[in-house]
Amino acid sequence: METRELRYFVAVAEELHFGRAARRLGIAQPPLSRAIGGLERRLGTLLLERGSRGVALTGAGAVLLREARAALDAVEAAERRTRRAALAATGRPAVVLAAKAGASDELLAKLLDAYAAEPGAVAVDVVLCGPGEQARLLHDGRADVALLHRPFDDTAGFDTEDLHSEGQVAVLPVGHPLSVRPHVRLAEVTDLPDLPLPRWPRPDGTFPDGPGPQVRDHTQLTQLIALGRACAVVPESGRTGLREDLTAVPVPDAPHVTTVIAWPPHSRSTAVAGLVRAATAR
Amino acid sequence: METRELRYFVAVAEELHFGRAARRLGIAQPPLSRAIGGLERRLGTLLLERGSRGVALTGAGAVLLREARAALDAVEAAERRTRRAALAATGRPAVVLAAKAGASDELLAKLLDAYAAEPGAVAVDVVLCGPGEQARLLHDGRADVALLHRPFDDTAGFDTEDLHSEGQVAVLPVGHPLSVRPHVRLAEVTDLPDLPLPRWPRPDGTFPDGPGPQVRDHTQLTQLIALGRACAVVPESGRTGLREDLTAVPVPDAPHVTTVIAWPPHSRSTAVAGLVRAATAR
DNA sequence: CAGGAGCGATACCCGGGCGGTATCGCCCGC
DNA sequence: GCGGGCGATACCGCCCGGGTATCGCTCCTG
Repeated sequence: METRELRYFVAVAEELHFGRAARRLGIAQPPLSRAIGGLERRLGTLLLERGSRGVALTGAGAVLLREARAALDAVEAAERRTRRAALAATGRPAVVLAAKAGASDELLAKLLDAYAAEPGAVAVDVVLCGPGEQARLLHDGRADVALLHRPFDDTAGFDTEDLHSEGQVAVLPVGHPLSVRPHVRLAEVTDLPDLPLPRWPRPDGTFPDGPGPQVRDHTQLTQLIALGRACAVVPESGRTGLREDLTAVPVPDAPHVTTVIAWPPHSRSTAVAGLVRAATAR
Repeated sequence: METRELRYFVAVAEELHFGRAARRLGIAQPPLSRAIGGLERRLGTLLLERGSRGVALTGAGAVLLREARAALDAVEAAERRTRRAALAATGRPAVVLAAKAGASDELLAKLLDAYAAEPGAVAVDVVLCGPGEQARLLHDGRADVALLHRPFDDTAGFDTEDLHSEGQVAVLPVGHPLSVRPHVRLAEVTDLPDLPLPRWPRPDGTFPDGPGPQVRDHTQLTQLIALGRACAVVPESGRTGLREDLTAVPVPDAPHVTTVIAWPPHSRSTAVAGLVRAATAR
């Protein structure tokens, strides 16, 4: 199977429409139909159920969609990492670290300081990204290391090392009835009719249904809370640097959050190894 | 990058010789040279240092070799898993479980029994393989689940669940001076001049240097020990079913061995999930 | 030191396959 | 019943991947 075929299949499987997929790929529809047909013939199975109105995935098609995405990520990662290796040889070598924007700032700063103090440390390019984006960056080679947060982020498929564990707090607008309490139970904040929990985007960019407002980053979140339109439950470390018009109340029964450093298996470049060492040394 | 290019590059990087690589790929040498050249041009970097006698990998080339192998495994896995999904839809569905030959027999039997008793259990095809082979089978899609043994096997890149932990024993021929001791220290058996530790093959099939005899499987190992040509340190469970002319002596200071069940991340088919459940339920 | 062998690069040609346009066949909705 | 939407098919042209022949370079060798 060639990556071209995989790219074509993923496009059709995502669009569920040959015409749109072809447009997205920048080719005409007939070659696309033929490519998918050839793939199906060689695999000896139907991948797409052609109805008169659009198409649907078969069981085998669903499996191939999942596997093809992983394979294409791996190919992309190969290209990116090779390019970076070439760059590092003839210029300034660097590692790319992905971290969730607005989380673990303090830990991150300490980590960068500790690593920079190591002999032979290279430059660290920090990429701040939306929640849940780190895994993708690591998979497709745009990042070499990432800070993830269990149980929110999926650490499957990576090597990880635990760095820090902490409880969670509810962030509320100053003046809210609950904001004066010494602590609250999780159930009390998850279904406040006046302050619903916000909805974060899924990996594909769409939002789950629900009453809460849609948020994409930390600024939007704090702003919405300040406006009295939402509340949130976040790790303790999120209270540092909180706006004046917000308060944080501990939620003892919320699950603990563990910050971990993660890297792709078998890619212990000396730089990544150094970062991991610096992170765990403390 | 197309998988064809990756396959070509891996062939040359492994052979370090364009002619041989071309023969192995079943093509002529000139198209291979051109393909690699094109790859280098598009990546904007040299991947291979052409000396007058053969070639050598550059830094970027070494990175691409590692990444390309992973990517090709992923593509192969995509194809195999799709084929199996298609087969499962129209015939007898099955999961493939990889296990080291001659290890964890008892645990494996119990696991299979426990799973078979579950409602909706499908057939389990057990693939017994050489040590260290399981990870490869899992990576390239020939297996869906595997039993691995930490710290011997590399579990990086998989989801795992611990099943069992045990100490190790030294296996010696009956009559050996150490065989009557209640226990021995690891250092005592690792450098016996008369009974060297055997050498296991590396993933690429070659053997490390050393005094011990080369072994490829469990039968060869026991036979060599019985012949008085080697000794071995193996998990306790290896003493069950030992030949009469061999004895096992506990080695308390040897690292504990943990048997884990592993599966590729994000591939929790119901069958794999059932197996994991059956394995961890006890 | 000249000759030859080994190895990768280059030159050139051929054919298959990929992509394009035109059109068909089918099903659904009005 | 008819038109429109959608995927499949037919057919064509061109590019690119693969083949053969040959070159250029570097060692080794007698």
